[in-house]
Amino acid sequence: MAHIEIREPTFYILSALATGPKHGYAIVKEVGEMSHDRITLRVGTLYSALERLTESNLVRIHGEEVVDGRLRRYYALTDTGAGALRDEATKLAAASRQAIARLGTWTPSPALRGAWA
Amino acid sequence: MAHIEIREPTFYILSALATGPKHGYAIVKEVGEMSHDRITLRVGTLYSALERLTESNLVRIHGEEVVDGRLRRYYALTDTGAGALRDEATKLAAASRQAIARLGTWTPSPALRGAWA
DNA sequence: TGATATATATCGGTCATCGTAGTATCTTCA
DNA sequence: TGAAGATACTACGATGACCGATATATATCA
Repeated sequence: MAHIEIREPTFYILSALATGPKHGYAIVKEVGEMSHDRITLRVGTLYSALERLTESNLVRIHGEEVVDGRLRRYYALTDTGAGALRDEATKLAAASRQAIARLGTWTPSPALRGAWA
Repeated sequence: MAHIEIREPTFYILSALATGPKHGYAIVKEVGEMSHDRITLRVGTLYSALERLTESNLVRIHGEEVVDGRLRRYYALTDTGAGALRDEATKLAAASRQAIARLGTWTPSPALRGAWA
Protein backbone atom coordinates (compact mmCIF):
# COMPACT_ATOMS: atom_id res chain seq x y z
CA MET A 1 0.00 0.00 0.00
CA ALA A 2 2.95 2.30 -0.63
CA HIS A 3 2.48 5.82 -1.98
CA ILE A 4 1.64 6.09 -5.65
CA GLU A 5 1.95 9.10 -7.90
CA ILE A 6 -1.13 10.43 -9.66
CA ARG A 7 -0.27 11.93 -13.02
CA GLU A 8 -2.74 13.13 -15.61
CA PRO A 9 -3.87 9.73 -17.01
CA THR A 10 -4.36 8.25 -13.54
CA PHE A 11 -6.24 11.35 -12.41
CA TYR A 12 -8.63 10.89 -15.32
CA ILE A 13 -9.07 7.20 -14.54
CA LEU A 14 -10.12 8.05 -10.98
CA SER A 15 -12.35 10.84 -12.27
CA ALA A 16 -13.95 8.44 -14.77
CA LEU A 17 -14.77 6.04 -11.94
CA ALA A 18 -16.19 8.80 -9.72
CA THR A 19 -19.62 8.45 -11.31
CA GLY A 20 -19.77 4.69 -10.87
CA PRO A 21 -18.06 1.37 -11.67
CA LYS A 22 -16.79 0.87 -15.21
CA HIS A 23 -14.79 -1.72 -17.11
CA GLY A 24 -11.46 -0.91 -18.75
CA TYR A 25 -12.61 -0.20 -22.27
CA ALA A 26 -15.47 1.97 -20.96
CA ILE A 27 -12.92 3.99 -18.97
CA VAL A 28 -10.94 4.63 -22.16
CA LYS A 29 -14.10 5.90 -23.88
CA GLU A 30 -15.15 7.98 -20.87
CA VAL A 31 -11.76 9.69 -20.62
CA GLY A 32 -11.95 10.48 -24.33
CA GLU A 33 -15.35 12.11 -23.83
CA MET A 34 -14.37 13.86 -20.60
CA SER A 35 -11.39 15.49 -22.30
CA HIS A 36 -13.18 16.17 -25.59
CA ASP A 37 -10.69 13.77 -27.18
CA ARG A 38 -7.71 15.85 -26.12
CA ILE A 39 -6.48 12.86 -24.14
CA THR A 40 -6.13 9.36 -25.47
CA LEU A 41 -5.77 6.94 -22.59
CA ARG A 42 -3.38 4.22 -23.79
CA VAL A 43 -4.43 0.71 -22.88
CA GLY A 44 -0.98 -0.08 -21.52
CA THR A 45 -1.24 2.93 -19.24
CA LEU A 46 -4.77 2.01 -18.19
CA TYR A 47 -4.21 -1.56 -17.11
CA SER A 48 -0.91 -0.92 -15.33
CA ALA A 49 -2.55 2.04 -13.57
CA LEU A 50 -5.56 -0.07 -12.54
CA GLU A 51 -3.18 -2.65 -11.13
CA ARG A 52 -1.35 0.00 -9.08
CA LEU A 53 -4.60 1.59 -7.94
CA THR A 54 -6.04 -1.75 -6.90
CA GLU A 55 -2.81 -2.64 -5.12
CA SER A 56 -2.96 0.60 -3.13
CA ASN A 57 -6.67 0.30 -2.39
CA LEU A 58 -7.86 3.39 -4.30
CA VAL A 59 -9.82 1.15 -6.65
CA ARG A 60 -11.27 -2.33 -6.29
CA ILE A 61 -12.46 -4.96 -8.72
CA HIS A 62 -16.22 -4.70 -8.69
CA GLY A 63 -17.07 -7.85 -10.62
CA GLU A 64 -16.84 -9.52 -14.00
CA GLU A 65 -19.35 -10.08 -16.72
CA VAL A 66 -19.27 -11.72 -20.12
CA VAL A 67 -21.11 -9.74 -22.78
CA ASP A 68 -21.24 -11.01 -26.37
CA GLY A 69 -18.54 -13.54 -25.58
CA ARG A 70 -16.18 -10.84 -24.33
CA LEU A 71 -15.01 -10.39 -20.74
CA ARG A 72 -15.69 -7.15 -18.94
CA ARG A 73 -13.86 -6.58 -15.69
CA TYR A 74 -15.45 -3.78 -13.70
CA TYR A 75 -13.52 -1.45 -11.42
CA ALA A 76 -14.96 0.80 -8.71
CA LEU A 77 -13.55 3.67 -6.69
CA THR A 78 -13.07 2.89 -3.00
CA ASP A 79 -13.85 5.47 -0.32
CA THR A 80 -10.10 5.93 -0.01
CA GLY A 81 -9.88 6.46 -3.77
CA ALA A 82 -12.66 9.04 -3.73
CA GLY A 83 -10.84 10.86 -0.95
CA ALA A 84 -7.56 10.72 -2.83
CA LEU A 85 -9.22 12.12 -5.96
CA ARG A 86 -10.83 14.93 -3.98
CA ASP A 87 -7.50 15.78 -2.30
CA GLU A 88 -5.66 15.73 -5.60
CA ALA A 89 -8.29 17.87 -7.32
CA THR A 90 -8.18 20.37 -4.46
CA LYS A 91 -4.40 20.55 -4.68
CA LEU A 92 -4.50 21.09 -8.45
CA ALA A 93 -7.13 23.81 -8.11
CA ALA A 94 -5.02 25.64 -5.52
CA ALA A 95 -1.82 25.41 -7.59
CA SER A 96 -3.73 26.55 -10.66
CA ARG A 97 -5.34 29.54 -8.94
CA GLN A 98 -2.00 30.56 -7.51
CA ALA A 99 -0.25 30.37 -10.89
CA ILE A 100 -2.97 32.45 -12.58
CA ALA A 101 -2.75 35.02 -9.79
CA ARG A 102 1.04 35.21 -10.09
CA LEU A 103 0.75 35.54 -13.85
CA GLY A 104 -1.50 38.53 -13.25
CA THR A 105 1.68 40.48 -12.57
CA TRP A 106 3.23 39.26 -15.80
CA THR A 107 4.41 41.84 -18.32
CA PRO A 108 5.11 40.48 -21.81
CA SER A 109 8.46 41.37 -23.34
CA PRO A 110 8.20 44.46 -25.56
CA ALA A 111 8.20 43.56 -29.25
CA LEU A 112 11.49 44.43 -30.95
CA ARG A 113 11.27 47.41 -33.27
CA GLY A 114 11.54 46.27 -36.85
CA ALA A 115 11.75 42.63 -35.82
CA TRP A 116 9.05 41.72 -38.32
CA ALA A 117 8.12 42.91 -41.78
CA MET B 1 12.60 22.50 -28.82
CA ALA B 2 10.73 19.26 -28.53
CA HIS B 3 7.72 18.89 -26.26
CA ILE B 4 8.43 18.65 -22.55
CA GLU B 5 6.20 17.35 -19.82
CA ILE B 6 5.24 19.64 -16.95
CA ARG B 7 4.77 17.77 -13.69
CA GLU B 8 4.25 19.30 -10.29
CA PRO B 9 7.83 20.46 -9.55
CA THR B 10 8.24 22.03 -13.00
CA PHE B 11 4.85 23.69 -12.70
CA TYR B 12 5.96 25.29 -9.45
CA ILE B 13 9.25 26.42 -11.00
CA LEU B 14 7.36 28.23 -13.76
CA SER B 15 4.92 29.65 -11.22
CA ALA B 16 7.81 30.87 -9.05
CA LEU B 17 9.26 32.70 -12.06
CA ALA B 18 5.90 34.26 -12.99
CA THR B 19 6.48 37.19 -10.63
CA GLY B 20 9.94 37.96 -11.96
CA PRO B 21 13.46 36.58 -12.55
CA LYS B 22 15.00 34.50 -9.79
CA HIS B 23 18.17 32.46 -9.26
CA GLY B 24 18.05 28.73 -8.51
CA TYR B 25 18.29 28.82 -4.76
CA ALA B 26 15.68 31.59 -4.59
CA ILE B 27 13.35 29.38 -6.63
CA VAL B 28 13.76 26.58 -4.09
CA LYS B 29 12.84 28.99 -1.27
CA GLU B 30 9.94 30.49 -3.21
CA VAL B 31 8.44 27.07 -3.98
CA GLY B 32 8.72 26.18 -0.30
CA GLU B 33 6.79 29.33 0.64
CA MET B 34 4.27 29.00 -2.18
CA SER B 35 3.38 25.49 -1.06
CA HIS B 36 3.55 26.23 2.68
CA ASP B 37 6.46 23.78 2.81
CA ARG B 38 4.36 20.92 1.52
CA ILE B 39 6.73 20.67 -1.45
CA THR B 40 10.49 20.47 -1.21
CA LEU B 41 12.00 21.21 -4.59
CA ARG B 42 15.11 18.99 -4.89
CA VAL B 43 18.14 20.69 -6.37
CA GLY B 44 18.70 17.85 -8.81
CA THR B 45 15.14 18.28 -10.04
CA LEU B 46 15.53 22.06 -10.19
CA TYR B 47 18.66 22.28 -12.28
CA SER B 48 17.73 19.54 -14.70
CA ALA B 49 14.30 21.17 -15.11
CA LEU B 50 15.85 24.59 -15.72
CA GLU B 51 18.07 23.05 -18.37
CA ARG B 52 15.05 21.46 -20.10
CA LEU B 53 13.01 24.64 -19.80
CA THR B 54 15.81 26.77 -21.20
CA GLU B 55 16.37 24.27 -23.99
CA SER B 56 12.70 24.45 -24.96
CA ASN B 57 12.54 28.24 -24.65
CA LEU B 58 10.06 28.44 -21.76
CA VAL B 59 12.74 30.03 -19.60
CA ARG B 60 15.89 31.99 -20.41
CA ILE B 61 19.02 32.87 -18.48
CA HIS B 62 18.53 36.44 -17.38
CA GLY B 63 22.04 37.22 -16.16
CA GLU B 64 24.59 36.35 -13.51
CA GLU B 65 25.76 38.13 -10.44
CA VAL B 66 28.29 37.42 -7.71
CA VAL B 67 27.01 38.20 -4.22
CA ASP B 68 29.21 37.56 -1.18
CA GLY B 69 31.61 35.56 -3.31
CA ARG B 70 28.83 33.24 -4.51
CA LEU B 71 27.48 32.98 -8.04
CA ARG B 72 23.81 33.63 -8.68
CA ARG B 73 22.47 32.64 -12.07
CA TYR B 74 19.13 34.29 -12.75
CA TYR B 75 16.37 32.71 -14.81
CA ALA B 76 13.36 34.46 -16.32
CA LEU B 77 10.11 33.23 -17.85
CA THR B 78 9.84 33.84 -21.60
CA ASP B 79 6.55 34.92 -23.20
CA THR B 80 6.27 31.34 -24.43
CA GLY B 81 6.84 30.09 -20.89
CA ALA B 82 4.18 32.41 -19.48
CA GLY B 83 1.76 31.14 -22.11
CA ALA B 84 2.63 27.51 -21.33
CA LEU B 85 2.08 28.11 -17.61
CA ARG B 86 -1.26 29.80 -18.26
CA ASP B 87 -2.35 26.92 -20.54
CA GLU B 88 -1.27 24.31 -18.03
CA ALA B 89 -2.98 26.10 -15.14
CA THR B 90 -6.18 26.39 -17.17
CA LYS B 91 -6.07 22.70 -18.01
CA LEU B 92 -5.51 21.73 -14.36
CA ALA B 93 -8.36 23.95 -13.21
CA ALA B 94 -10.74 22.37 -15.72
CA ALA B 95 -9.74 18.80 -14.80
CA SER B 96 -10.06 19.67 -11.13
CA ARG B 97 -13.51 21.27 -11.47
CA GLN B 98 -14.68 18.29 -13.49
CA ALA B 99 -13.44 15.79 -10.91
CA ILE B 100 -15.11 17.65 -8.05
CA ALA B 101 -18.35 17.80 -10.03
CA ARG B 102 -18.21 14.08 -10.77
CA LEU B 103 -17.48 13.34 -7.12
CA GLY B 104 -20.66 15.23 -6.30
CA THR B 105 -22.50 12.09 -7.32
CA TRP B 106 -20.32 9.97 -5.08
CA THR B 107 -21.98 7.83 -2.44
CA PRO B 108 -19.67 6.45 0.24
CA SER B 109 -19.87 2.75 0.92
CA PRO B 110 -22.23 2.01 3.80
CA ALA B 111 -20.36 1.25 7.00
CA LEU B 112 -20.52 -2.40 7.97
CA ARG B 113 -22.79 -3.08 10.94
CA GLY B 114 -20.71 -3.87 13.96
CA ALA B 115 -17.46 -3.28 12.12
CA TRP B 116 -16.22 -1.06 14.90
CA ALA B 117 -16.55 -0.95 18.66
C1' DT C 1 35.75 24.91 15.19
C1' DG C 2 31.84 23.04 13.79
C1' DA C 3 27.17 23.71 12.22
C1' DT C 4 23.99 26.07 9.26
C1' DA C 5 22.71 28.89 5.31
C1' DT C 6 23.73 30.10 0.67
C1' DA C 7 24.59 28.50 -4.15
C1' DT C 8 25.45 25.45 -8.06
C1' DA C 9 26.86 20.67 -10.33
C1' DT C 10 26.38 15.77 -11.19
C1' DC C 11 24.55 11.21 -11.57
C1' DG C 12 22.55 6.46 -10.81
C1' DG C 13 18.04 4.75 -9.85
C1' DT C 14 12.93 4.71 -9.89
C1' DC C 15 8.45 4.51 -11.82
C1' DA C 16 4.35 6.24 -14.46
C1' DT C 17 3.57 6.57 -19.00
C1' DC C 18 4.32 5.69 -24.03
C1' DG C 19 4.26 2.96 -27.97
C1' DT C 20 3.57 -1.12 -30.02
C1' DA C 21 2.16 -5.76 -30.68
C1' DG C 22 -0.66 -9.69 -29.65
C1' DT C 23 -5.07 -12.55 -28.76
C1' DA C 24 -9.96 -13.07 -29.26
C1' DT C 25 -14.98 -12.10 -30.33
C1' DC C 26 -18.72 -9.77 -32.69
C1' DT C 27 -20.73 -6.62 -36.28
C1' DT C 28 -20.92 -4.43 -40.70
C1' DC C 29 -20.68 -4.23 -45.46
C1' DA C 30 -18.99 -4.86 -50.03
C1' DT D 1 -17.12 -14.73 -47.71
C1' DG D 2 -13.98 -12.19 -46.02
C1' DA D 3 -11.94 -7.88 -44.74
C1' DA D 4 -12.38 -4.02 -41.74
C1' DG D 5 -13.49 -2.04 -37.55
C1' DA D 6 -15.28 -1.97 -32.82
C1' DT D 7 -14.97 -4.25 -28.47
C1' DA D 8 -11.99 -6.07 -24.65
C1' DC D 9 -7.92 -7.58 -22.18
C1' DT D 10 -2.61 -8.76 -21.88
C1' DA D 11 2.38 -7.95 -22.24
C1' DC D 12 6.67 -5.56 -22.48
C1' DG D 13 10.76 -2.64 -23.80
C1' DA D 14 11.80 2.32 -24.03
C1' DT D 15 11.42 7.02 -22.39
C1' DG D 16 11.94 10.84 -19.37
C1' DA D 17 10.88 13.68 -15.20
C1' DC D 18 11.90 13.30 -10.75
C1' DC D 19 14.28 11.41 -6.46
C1' DG D 20 17.98 10.98 -3.43
C1' DA D 21 22.49 11.50 -2.48
C1' DT D 22 27.01 13.42 -2.99
C1' DA D 23 30.30 17.06 -4.04
C1' DT D 24 32.31 21.75 -4.04
C1' DA D 25 32.70 26.42 -2.25
C1' DT D 26 31.82 30.70 0.51
C1' DA D 27 29.82 33.26 4.41
C1' DT D 28 27.76 33.53 9.02
C1' DC D 29 27.10 32.40 13.74
C1' DA D 30 27.50 30.02 18.15
